[in-house]
Amino acid sequence: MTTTGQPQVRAARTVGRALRPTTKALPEHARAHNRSMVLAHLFHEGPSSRADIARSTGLTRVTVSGLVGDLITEGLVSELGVRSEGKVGKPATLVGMRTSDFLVVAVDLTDDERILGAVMTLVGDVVERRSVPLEGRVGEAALELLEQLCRDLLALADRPVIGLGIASPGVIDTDGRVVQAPNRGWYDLPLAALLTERLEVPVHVANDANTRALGEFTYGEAAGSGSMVLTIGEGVGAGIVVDGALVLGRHNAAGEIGHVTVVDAESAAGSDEEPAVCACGRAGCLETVLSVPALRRRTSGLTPEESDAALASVGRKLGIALAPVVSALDLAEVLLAGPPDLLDGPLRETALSTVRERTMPVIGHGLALRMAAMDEDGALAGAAVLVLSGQLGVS
Amino acid sequence: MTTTGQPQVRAARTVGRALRPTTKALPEHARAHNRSMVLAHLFHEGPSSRADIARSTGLTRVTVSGLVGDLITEGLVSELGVRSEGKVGKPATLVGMRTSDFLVVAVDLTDDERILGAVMTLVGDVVERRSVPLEGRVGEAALELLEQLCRDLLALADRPVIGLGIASPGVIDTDGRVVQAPNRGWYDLPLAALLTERLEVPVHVANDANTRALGEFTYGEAAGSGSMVLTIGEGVGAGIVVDGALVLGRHNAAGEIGHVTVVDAESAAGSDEEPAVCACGRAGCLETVLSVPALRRRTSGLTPEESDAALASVGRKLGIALAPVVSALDLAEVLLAGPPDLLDGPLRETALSTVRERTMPVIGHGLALRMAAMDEDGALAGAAVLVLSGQLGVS
DNA sequence: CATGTTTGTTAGTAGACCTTCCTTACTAAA
DNA sequence: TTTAGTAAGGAAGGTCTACTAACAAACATG
Repeated sequence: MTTTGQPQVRAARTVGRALRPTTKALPEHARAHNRSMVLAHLFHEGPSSRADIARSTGLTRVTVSGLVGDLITEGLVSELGVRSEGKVGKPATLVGMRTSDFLVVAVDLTDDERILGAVMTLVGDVVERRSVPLEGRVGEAALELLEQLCRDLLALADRPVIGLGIASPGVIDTDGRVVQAPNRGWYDLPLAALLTERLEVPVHVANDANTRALGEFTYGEAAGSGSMVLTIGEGVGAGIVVDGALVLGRHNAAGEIGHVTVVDAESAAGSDEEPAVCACGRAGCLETVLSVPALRRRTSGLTPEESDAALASVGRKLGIALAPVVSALDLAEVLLAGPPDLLDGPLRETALSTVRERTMPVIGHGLALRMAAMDEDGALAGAAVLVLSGQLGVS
Repeated sequence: MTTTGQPQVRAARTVGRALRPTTKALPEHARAHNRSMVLAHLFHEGPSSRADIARSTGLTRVTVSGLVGDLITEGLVSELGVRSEGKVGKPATLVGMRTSDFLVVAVDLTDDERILGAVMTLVGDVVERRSVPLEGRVGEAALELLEQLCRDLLALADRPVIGLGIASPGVIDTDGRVVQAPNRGWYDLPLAALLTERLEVPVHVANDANTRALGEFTYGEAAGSGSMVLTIGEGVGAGIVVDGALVLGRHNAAGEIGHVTVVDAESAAGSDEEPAVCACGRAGCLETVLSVPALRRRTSGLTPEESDAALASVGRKLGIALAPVVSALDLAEVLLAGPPDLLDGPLRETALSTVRERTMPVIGHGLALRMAAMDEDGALAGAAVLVLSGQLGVS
């Protein structure tokens, strides 16, 4: 590159630094990244030879051997003997992640009635399961109950526990601090740091809807290019993944779609439905029609036909709210997590057709709107993934 | 870490690999990253000492000296003498990016009537400006016109040109291939690769709305935590940045919010407005009420009061469509780019109040909805940023 | 004038990956 | 049985990267 003239230098007109990388990169970061790639390969593909891993990652066999050596030293990976399949050349020595020799403890705080907990293997199999009723406890009392459940679960583990993951409702920041969780009476509570210190185990905390999305992406079949997992329970929340990463938002409140107005006072005046008052203090929120209690209330005592019509009506409202989001993010799919008897019928079908008729063909026609693959343990599995991701870099 | 029992290894239940890192990391990548950090610091903060850069980046002075040395050898950076301000210690030698010794060529294809082009310095100052009328040309003819304009602009440059950036309407993939741009009659056209070869200059292409968003983030004041730049012209498009990165979406069609239905046939039946037919073939799209031609049509011949009411009505429709997006992504701000006489009044105010009344307070109240800081050259400036980002890693 | 501070450089060290070459172990064909 | 070919895994040596430690230069201050 050649240059001419005198150097003239000036700052850009303003200080916008939105997309500027802000953290330095060291060679050891590269090492950690590559280590995670090896571990992720073993996690997703199962036992493999070092040469397999080298081909898959693009690293050389030498480098992979070194990384695998480290992992074996740490005990996370072990050799499994020679591959039986007869091919030419020296037979491969399989190595695999010791997914059943370590455990993860996962806790789900989604439910207002009780705290769910489980001891799981690294592949998400539940080994032990416990739950305790909340009985209206909030704030400090709820925290104590949570801590005791965690202690009980840790005591149940007969193998080393690499970490503890918690799925909590509310706004959680990236450090696992609960900014606000009204239902549990928690405000500005450094939950992850607190429990990490008290339990002497690494603790990771994330929003329950985001956690469920994580579970769906790891164990389910959700597409990373653009997906939204809509969790429908006592409330309505969403976890969104675009371009391979969870969306967090400005105050880590992304996905809080339950309190968007979907029933208008004026347009509903003539029709059969009035906007219902919501727990958030406003009226006509998506949650007032789509939450499980609202759906049960709405359909109870109706004939199947009437019930289907009511569900379709809610599906239409959902579709109207989803259409702008699907368009703006060019989503590949929307997954519904919740009771299939309510969701997987007229509601889902009407929501899909509504989104399709309200968006461009290229967006809407490719869209999938289906039930989430994970059952009610989705949030628990996601909490386990939180630990895998945080402790091992696997996800 | 200790282990117990026999190794038992199994693959995860499925092959979900949404969030798995897929590319290896090498030490040289770290070097490139750090180099970009140094360059970005100089670009945004202006001339600085090596020690300043070290403090800002977290790297040591030694490392920064090495990186700056490389950049000086390449000619991108130069020493500017000692800092005049008298402080204790050895006076600092300032180094700065030679932003005026290199040029960027930027082209904006947003307009249906003509192609805009400019030769700019690295800080976005326009040195030369040219435009050519399209006169209805599409497909190959439009491409030839574009290529000729690029050649003319390159010939006008009296300093080395580091690259050429193009803002085009339509769906553009990350390699600068125009997947589809109906207005220009381009389908599956590898525009960046084609022009890079023909013009012998690095060419970068991106969607015009995304480009404008880039310009706004680099030269304007948009927040990287979550912002949307809504470009309102002959069409309506959006560029969205969440968590510091542009949202691309499944088919690189993110931001195509202009064709979301906002006028319903049934609810409008009683009112004064019928859903208008859109260029996309459907009816009631946002574009049919919010595009500049639609707004001009709607307000022409009205009294100021009537005009304000009409604009407020459009603002309300916009607000209804924005509310779910703002909620789902927890956006910090929405910027409007377009004619201020139409947008920066009742339309903007009503849109903002509508979003606020339809979203949670924590989301809506912190939201800013204001005019974009960049003028009509926004897309050009963004196209220049495309080059800075692509060639220098600066953005 | 002595002292302390800040800058930028030199020299040495540790880590990370690469390429090249070697041994081991197997299949396939003469 | 022998020979050739293929593939896995590891060892040696080289390059690149950034760090720490130590130092000289240049200035402000008491």
